[in-house]
Amino acid sequence: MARVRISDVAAAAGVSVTTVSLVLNDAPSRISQETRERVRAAADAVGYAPSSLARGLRQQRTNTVGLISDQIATTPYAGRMLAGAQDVARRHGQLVFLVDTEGDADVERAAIRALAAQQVDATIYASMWHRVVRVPEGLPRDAVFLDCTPEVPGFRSVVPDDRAGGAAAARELVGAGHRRIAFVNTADTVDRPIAADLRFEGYLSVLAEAGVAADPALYAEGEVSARGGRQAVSQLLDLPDEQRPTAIFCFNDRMAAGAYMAVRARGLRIPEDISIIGYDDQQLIAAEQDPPLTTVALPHYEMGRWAMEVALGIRAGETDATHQMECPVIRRDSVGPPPALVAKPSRRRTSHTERSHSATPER
Amino acid sequence: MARVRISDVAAAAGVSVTTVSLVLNDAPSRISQETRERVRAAADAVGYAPSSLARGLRQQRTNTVGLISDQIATTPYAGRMLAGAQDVARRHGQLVFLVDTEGDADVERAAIRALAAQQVDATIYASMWHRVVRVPEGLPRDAVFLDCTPEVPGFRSVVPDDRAGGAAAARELVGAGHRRIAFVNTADTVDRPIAADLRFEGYLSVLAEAGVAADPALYAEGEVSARGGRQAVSQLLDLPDEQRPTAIFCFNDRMAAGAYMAVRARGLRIPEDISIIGYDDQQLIAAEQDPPLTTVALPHYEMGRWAMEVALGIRAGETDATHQMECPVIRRDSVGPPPALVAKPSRRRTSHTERSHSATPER
DNA sequence: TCCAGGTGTTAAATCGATTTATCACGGGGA
DNA sequence: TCCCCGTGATAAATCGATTTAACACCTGGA
Repeated sequence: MARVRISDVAAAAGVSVTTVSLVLNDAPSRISQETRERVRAAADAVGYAPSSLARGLRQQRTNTVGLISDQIATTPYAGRMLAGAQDVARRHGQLVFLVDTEGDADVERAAIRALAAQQVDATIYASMWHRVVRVPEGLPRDAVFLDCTPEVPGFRSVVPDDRAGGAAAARELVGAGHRRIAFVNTADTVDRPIAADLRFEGYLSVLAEAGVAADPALYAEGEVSARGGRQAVSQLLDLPDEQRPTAIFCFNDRMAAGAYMAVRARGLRIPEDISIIGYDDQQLIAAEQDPPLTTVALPHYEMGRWAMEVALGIRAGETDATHQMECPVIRRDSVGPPPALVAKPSRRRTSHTERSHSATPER
Repeated sequence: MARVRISDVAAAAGVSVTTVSLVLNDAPSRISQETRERVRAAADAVGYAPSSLARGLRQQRTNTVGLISDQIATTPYAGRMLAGAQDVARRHGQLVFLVDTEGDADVERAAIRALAAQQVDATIYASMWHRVVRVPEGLPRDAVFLDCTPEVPGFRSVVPDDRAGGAAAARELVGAGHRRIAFVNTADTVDRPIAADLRFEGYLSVLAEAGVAADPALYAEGEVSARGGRQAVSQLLDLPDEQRPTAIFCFNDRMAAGAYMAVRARGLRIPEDISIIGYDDQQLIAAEQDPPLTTVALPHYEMGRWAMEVALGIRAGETDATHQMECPVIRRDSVGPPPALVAKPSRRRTSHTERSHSATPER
């Protein structure tokens, strides 16, 4: 069965194609009510669906968005970003072209050309982790950067507020009464994530604000993995008792999982002996630890939404600035008061088992 | 700057648009070599890129593929599927429309209509986990099902061979010398994954083939999560010594992570006292366990490739059958010989630390 | 009777390519 | 000289919509 064209509808309704077009698009015109109904009836009698191609060609507007990303598909993080962007697009009748460049510059160039050839109405350039990216040549000036900051200014972008997130995590620990709070950072030096420094800065600012001196001995680095976290935390636990941290803020959940291992290996308990907080809120890690890991969530879904809304011109206000998005603390069971404050009445802590196991962020 | 049209190239080269079109598309014609070069030079002098819209309209061929999925973006699994599909598409000059329906039937219908309006050349319908799906009305007959089996026959589809995968896992344990091998399954009853039964069948077949009687006591179920796995495995470990399993095959890696917890809680060691094998090869779980988890990989990337290749008509042979794809065992360090076989020479096993930590599937 | 003005509808141009059918020209054979 | 044929290039139709400008008809007032 061949495609149903607008002329078929016109024939069925006994009118011209102009009339059909005007009616179906609710264009301002003087078509009588009776004719309108006849056209509409004919249209769905023959099962008419206008060709987006033809319409796009004529209108120079395609209702499609291009989403270019370095590895969005291969990382567990960024699916949520995609989902957020997708969601907004769908609600506004847009279809999205997804291109995964796998970080290859040639592929990237080709993708940009292909999307231009398709005359996408908007372009989003996404990274799977927060970093500074070179602006690929040929990228439209109105492209929106998602989870990355363009090297040159003048573009709109949305990134997580990792500094505030780092502060929030530290505040969580300070608030629980901790004073000796270690920071376990990534040792990555090439292509180092901005987040590494930002989270650390946030942590430092909260320590300062709480009047706690930052102890260089309470800083450790490791490779971003459970093993790296384990090694780094092992070092920290080797410190003499009075210097040993009572809480550890890990760069991310993978390293936090390693922290669990190191802590367990010493026969210490979480959070009774040591509190741990992670970052990223990776469901498969954080929620599945024993006890479930308190962590800071990256607002991937929200960033995806934001980027698409800006790209489609729905958020009129935000023009060209970089938007920073809040990273909420997800409270689970790995943070408690430091042992000193609890040890006194020997066995009197309220049970920790009944805390929230859900991953719902607080607002 | 307005779009560069083919007529601009024609003007620049001093020829007709027909000539330009024929030259740039390498169409069989009698254009002289000299003219060809002139046209090509003019084309990239003015920076011409043909409009995919116009070309698509004329040719009734768009070089785009629609990929509809229930939640592909929100699950960590399926990113690899997307990557595989994407990869093939890119290599063949196709652009892919990604639509995430979030399982909503209305959204699905709308997506199918929108993709039809865009005149996509091919359609892939993907699920994030292996199951039987209802065929949405309006889906083109030549659509390819990815990681799911359509309720009605006549469609092409690709799924993991979970039966063979289950067998491979069991064989891994039998091969290591185990005889008391437990199976920890999902307790899911609503919308139960086909994989649950298939993996179990595979396991049973290997037991039979090895002459080992299946012991109903060695079957347990739980919710699909670390907690569920932990509870189920705890039960198994409660069995009297001579009946207790020496190896446990878990429905997936999340449950296997729970198994680790249960085993550790008893003060037992992996794999010295108990071997564990998982399924899915979720990097964030399997590779990060201590010791790293031996598991069976779902060939998501390969399935994605296959689906796209079939959709684009690159794989001519495979016409309408369901294709089952091999699930390779990923050997890490959680499987060893049963304690009885090892205990004798007290301390003589070769170190397990130097085994492959890489996730490369063997071929 | 003629024209102005309003109402309902449509013919034709357009978007930017591809593709079919045709044209112009020159050389060689009868 | 005339015709045929091969070579090189192009005019025009087409894909399926939207949109502009115009047409036909009717009513009422001068």
